[in-house]
Amino acid sequence: MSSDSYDHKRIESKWQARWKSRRAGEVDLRNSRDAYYMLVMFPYPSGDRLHVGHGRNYIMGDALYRYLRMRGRRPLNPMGWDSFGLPAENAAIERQVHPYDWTLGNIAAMKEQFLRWGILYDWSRELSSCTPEYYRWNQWLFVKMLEKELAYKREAPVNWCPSCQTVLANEQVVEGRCERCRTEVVQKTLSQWFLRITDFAERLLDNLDGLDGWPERVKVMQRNWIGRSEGAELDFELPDHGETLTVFTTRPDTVHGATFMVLAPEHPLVPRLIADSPDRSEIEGWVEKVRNTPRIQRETEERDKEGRDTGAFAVNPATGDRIPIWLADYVLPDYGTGSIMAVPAHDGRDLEFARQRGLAVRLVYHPEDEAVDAATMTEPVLHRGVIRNAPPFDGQHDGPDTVARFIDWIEEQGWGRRKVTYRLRDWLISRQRYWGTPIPVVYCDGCGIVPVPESELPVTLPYDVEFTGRRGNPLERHEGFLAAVCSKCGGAARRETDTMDTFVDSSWYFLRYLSARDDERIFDSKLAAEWCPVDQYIGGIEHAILHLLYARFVTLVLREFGLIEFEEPFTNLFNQGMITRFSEESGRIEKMSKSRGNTISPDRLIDEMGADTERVYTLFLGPPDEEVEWNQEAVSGAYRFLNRVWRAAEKLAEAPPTGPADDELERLRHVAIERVTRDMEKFKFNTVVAALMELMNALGKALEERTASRLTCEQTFDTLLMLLHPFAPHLTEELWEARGHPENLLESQWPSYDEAKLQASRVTIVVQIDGKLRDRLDVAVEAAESEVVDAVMASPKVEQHLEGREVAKTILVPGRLINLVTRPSA
RNA sequence: GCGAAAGUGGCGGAAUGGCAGACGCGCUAGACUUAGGAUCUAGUCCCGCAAGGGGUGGGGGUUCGAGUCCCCCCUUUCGCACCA
Repeated sequence: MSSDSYDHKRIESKWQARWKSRRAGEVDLRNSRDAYYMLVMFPYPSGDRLHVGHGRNYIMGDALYRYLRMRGRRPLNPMGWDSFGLPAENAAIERQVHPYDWTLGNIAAMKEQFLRWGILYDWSRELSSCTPEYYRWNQWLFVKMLEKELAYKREAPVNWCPSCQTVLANEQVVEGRCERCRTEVVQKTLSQWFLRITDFAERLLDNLDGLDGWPERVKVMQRNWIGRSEGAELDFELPDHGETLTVFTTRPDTVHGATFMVLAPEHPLVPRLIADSPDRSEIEGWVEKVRNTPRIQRETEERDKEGRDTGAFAVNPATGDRIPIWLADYVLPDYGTGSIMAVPAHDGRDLEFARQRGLAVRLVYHPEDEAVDAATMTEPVLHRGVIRNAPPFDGQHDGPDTVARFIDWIEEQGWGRRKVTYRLRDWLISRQRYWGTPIPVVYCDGCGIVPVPESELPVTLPYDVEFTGRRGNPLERHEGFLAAVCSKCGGAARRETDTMDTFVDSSWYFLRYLSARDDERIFDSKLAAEWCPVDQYIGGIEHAILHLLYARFVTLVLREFGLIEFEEPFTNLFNQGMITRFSEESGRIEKMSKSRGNTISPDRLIDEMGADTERVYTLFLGPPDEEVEWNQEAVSGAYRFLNRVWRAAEKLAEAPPTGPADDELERLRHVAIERVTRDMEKFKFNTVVAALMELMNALGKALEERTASRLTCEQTFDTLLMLLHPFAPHLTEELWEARGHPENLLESQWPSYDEAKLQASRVTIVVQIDGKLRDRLDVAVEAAESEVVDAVMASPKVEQHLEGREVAKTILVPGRLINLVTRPSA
C-alpha cells in the first residue's frame, strides 16, 4: 500500500501490547452491580488456518463489549476452548501428534489471532475443556445424574466399521462407507450411556414460549426437534398369543379404518409372532439385515418400503375384525411404541404399503364433494370429511374437537387412553474414543456398575496411549487405565473406557467461567445467581438444536440439584450469519472453508491494511444476522475510510479551521450519536458504519472548506472517535491519545445527544399532489400549517398541476411532506 | 410433502406507512501528479433533448400515501422429513 496510508502496524502492535499488559478485559466478579454477562461461543481449536470468516462473531462480540463498557456497564466477556473432539484424534492417527499437544498448539495459535484482532477477553478465567480441572466437573455432574437416575445405560446401535474395528461418528460415514478405509459400515449394538433429557421434554418445549430474546427460527427448530404429538395409545388383542399390542396414534378417530398392523422389525414381540411362520428363517434373515443397516441410511434414502407378513393376527377393537400383523422398515423402533395400526385410507405411507401388498383399505372419512373408492384410491384422504362406518360418530366432521371426544369415547370403551409422545430421544453421551472426558464408573464382578466416588475424581485421561486408528478405543488397551478398585467392595474392577460426547463440555461452561479456578466445586452458586443467566449469547445457527438444547437441559438439571434458581441459561441469543465467498472449485458462492479453497487469510489482510480495517469491513459488509458474501475489492472502502479519519486528525492539528460556529455540523454530530446508539442496541453494525462514514464525510468537507469553527470540528472529531472505537479500537485510541485526552477511549463515557439539536432549523417539505411528488419546498421548521400551505400554493409547479382541479383535502405531516388530494373543479 | 424466512441499481446493501436506492464497491469524467492500484472534485435506477413518465418478483386489496400492512401466485434460501 501507499506510504500515504497511516501506519497501522505500529499503532496496532502498540495498543495490543498495552491491552495485554494491563489485562484490559478482566472483571472483578464480586462487584456485580450492573452485571452484564455476554458470551461468544467458545471455539474448537481445530488446527485449520483461521480465515476472515471466523472473525465475524468474535469481532461483533468485541464491538458489543467495548460499546457496553463505554455505556458504563462492566460486561463480563470470557473466552475458553471447547477442546475435546474428533479432529484431535484424527490428527494423532494421521500425523502421530498427541491430541493434547496438538490441541495446545492450536489454542496458542488461536489466542494469538484474537490478540491480533484487538479482541479483549477476560483471560483470567480462560478454561479449556480437555484439562482435568475442567472435565472433572463433567464427571461430577455425571455421577450426580447417575445418583438421581438421570443417567443410565442401555443397548443402542452405533455405526461400526468391521475393518477398522471401531465405532464411527455420523460424520465419519460417507455414503454408507467408512471415511478412512471405504469399508461398508454396519450397525452394531453396544451398551451405552444416556442422559434422560426426555424427562424434561415438556419443560424444554413450554419454556421456549418465554424466550423472547431468541430468534424465532431457532425456537421453531427446537420445537420441531422435541416434536410433541398428542393422541392416544390403543390396545389391540392378539388372541392367538395371549398378548396385547399397544400402538400410539395421533388419529385414534380413524381406528375403524385400521386394516392391518405394522411392527418395527426390531420390536420385542417379533420372535414370538413369527415362531410358527413357514417363512421364519427368511424373515429372521431379513430382520437381521434391517438391524444392520445404519440408521442414517435407513432414514435418509428414498426407498421402497420393505416388509414381511408375520402370519399372525390382531383384533381391531372397533370393528372386531381379525387383521394381519406385518413387519416393515418404515416403522421406527424408538418412536411411540415401535408399532402402528395401519390406516391406509387416511395415511400415505400405510396406503403405499397396502397397495404394494394388496392389503385391505377401509374408509372412515368420506369427502363430501367427491366419490372415493377404497378399492382404487391412490391418494389418502387427509382433508376433512364426514365420518361413516364409525357408529357413534357417524355423520360428524373431523376436527380437533371430534378427535378429543373420540378419545374420551375410546377411554370409556376401554380400548386405550389419551397420550402425548415426543420425538426427542434420550441423549446418547457414550463415545468409544480416547479424546474426551472418561465416564467415571467401574465395573465390578460383585457389585456391578459402581460410580467413582466424588473424592476420587477426576478420572484422568492417560497421556501414554497408542494411536493406530484401528481396533477401537486405545483406552481399552491401556492396562494402567483399565485396572481399578471397586469403591464398594474394595475388589478389583475394570474401568469404563467410553468417554463423553463433547456437547457435555459445552452444556455448562458458561457457569464455569464464573468459578474457573475453583477446585472445591463445579461453580459458585452465589456468583451464578448474580451473573446468570447469560444476558447475551452470540453464536452460529449451526448450534440451534444440539448445543442450545443440551445447555437448556443441563440448566434444568442443575436447578433440580438446587445449584441455581433460573431455568433458562441464555436470555438473549444472537445468531451471526456466515461469511461466504465465490469458490472457483465449485463455481458457486459457498461458506468459507479450507477444503473449498475460498478463504481469505486474516494475516495478510492485517499486514496490508490492518486489523481495524478487517474489523470495520467485517461489520460493514452486510446485516450481521444474515449470510454475507466477502468482497475482497470492497475492503479498500473501509481502509480508505480509516485513512480519512487519520488525515482529518492531521488537518485538525496542523491547519485547524477558523470559520464561524457551524450549527449544521453540530446537528449532524447529534444525529450520528443518536443513530449509532440506536443501531448498536439492535446489533445493526452495518448501518452504524454507514452513519460514521457520513459523519466523517461531513467533517471532511468542513475541514476542507474551512467553513466551521475549530471548536465544532474538534468536538465532532472527538465524537467520531468515540463512536468508532468499538469498530476500530487501535486507530481511535491512538488518535484520542494524540488529541491529548488523558483517559483511554475504552474508559471514556459514550457520548450523549440532545434531542432538541437533532432537528434542523429549516427542512425540506415534499409537496405531493394526489400522492405524486410534484415539488420540494424549503421552510422553517417552526412554520405554521397555514404558512406551509400558502407557500405550497405559491409554487408554480403546484399551480401547473392544479389546473382544472381543486383541493379536496390537505394532509400535512409536519417537517416531512404535504399531500394535496384533488378533485375536478366544479 | 410440512414449517420458516427472504425477493430493491452492475454488486454488497439503506429506508419509525411519508423524497426509493443512504453508505460502500465498481464504473465515467476531471483536478493534482514523473507515475497512479494514492488523493480530491463531479456524475452514476430506467425511458426521454427536454417537459415529463416509469420503477422495489407478478397480480389484487387497505390507505390521502405502500418496498413496508393484508390476500393470492411465482422464485430462492434455510430447517424438518417414513415421527404413526
